[in-house]
Amino acid sequence: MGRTGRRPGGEDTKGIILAAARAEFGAKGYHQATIRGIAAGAGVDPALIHHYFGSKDDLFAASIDLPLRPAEVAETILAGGIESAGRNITTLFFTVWENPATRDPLMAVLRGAFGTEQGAAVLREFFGTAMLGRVAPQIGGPDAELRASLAVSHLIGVAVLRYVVGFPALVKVPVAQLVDTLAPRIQAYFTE
Amino acid sequence: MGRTGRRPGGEDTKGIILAAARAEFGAKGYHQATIRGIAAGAGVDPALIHHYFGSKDDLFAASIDLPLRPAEVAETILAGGIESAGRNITTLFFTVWENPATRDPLMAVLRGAFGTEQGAAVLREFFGTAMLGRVAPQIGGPDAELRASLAVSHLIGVAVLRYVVGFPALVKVPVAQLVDTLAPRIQAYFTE
DNA sequence: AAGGTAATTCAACGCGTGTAGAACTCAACG
DNA sequence: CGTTGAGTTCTACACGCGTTGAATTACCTT
Repeated sequence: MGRTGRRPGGEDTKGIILAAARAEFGAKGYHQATIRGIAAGAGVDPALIHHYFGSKDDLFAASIDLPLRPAEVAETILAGGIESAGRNITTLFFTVWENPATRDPLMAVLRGAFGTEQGAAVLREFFGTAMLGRVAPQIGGPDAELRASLAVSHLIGVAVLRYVVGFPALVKVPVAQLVDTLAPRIQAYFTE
Repeated sequence: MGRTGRRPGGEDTKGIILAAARAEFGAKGYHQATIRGIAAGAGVDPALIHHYFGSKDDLFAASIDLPLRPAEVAETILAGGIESAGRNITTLFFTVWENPATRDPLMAVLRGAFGTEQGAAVLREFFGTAMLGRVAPQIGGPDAELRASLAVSHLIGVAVLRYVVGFPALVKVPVAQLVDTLAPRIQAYFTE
């Protein structure tokens, strides 16, 4: 693979690079991830990444373009009314996180939120429009916004401890039990 | 301040460096923080940091040496029995976070948990001994460990959104109201 | 007053990084 | 079969980083 010039066979090199970028950004965070590392992971020269995506910032932006539309998410959560929203959002949250394919970009977002203002903005915007824009109005009351935010914070806290920090008690618990224990607490923020 | 050699006046330069390091590590995380930046913040030459603390890793280790002893924390939480532990831990948590002096090292730990395995280990160990070792036994039941961990995850989630991500709804709410809304939910994990 | 020791800075090294442009090779199309 | 254009790599630059060893100044002891 040392030779120069175009490769034979029409592979989706751009997609391979993007996948490698998501894995690297997710595993190491924005700053610790390197273009050279991503290139190595994709089996490609670093300059090719630049050719396709431009700067590192642009590649990161492409990496955290979530395959989750806030509108769809809100719809899924609210299917069945506000009384089942707690279980719906909890189930959805961990379904997405436990799926390796969707985990990488989420990890990239979460780690990015800590390293770059851009990443933090993505997180704010996503939960802002999905949760506060669509779910909070269904809760009602003056502190609906606060309660919805606290529900989100709890989910994110579990994700941080389970997937990033590796807190043993939360790592070893099966997803089903985790959802069963957590969902009622989330629900309590919506209807109580 | 351009001259070389020892300075007149017996300032606590080592302490100044440590404070600057905590601020920088807290603001930017381990990797994005630089020795040169910390030195500039302390008004000092980069080499001096090396002279006092050794490598960057060593400086970081010194920075996240929390002024919180797990034993004391557990004692404060459990004063008044398990029935008031929810409010106690919530109040303590935000008292410490809202105090600028203690916020910096906490921020350094939290951001460090995302950037370095060392930081993640600090978080695991602290909450592991303080919460799981001392508080969980007072809860009782087979899933006591899980419930205590979920309580911790909720607090950390709020800290992440309020202090790192800057989630508007959680930033603008006064601490008192935050504690009032949150404490019952934490308590529910302990006694219910 | 003198000598030793701790505090502090200077200057520099080697390394890994993001990025740029030129060179090369394959595929598509006439 | 030749030409064009997209795909891909090579080489190189300039920069900021952590780290080091020597040089310089002030305080402390005797």
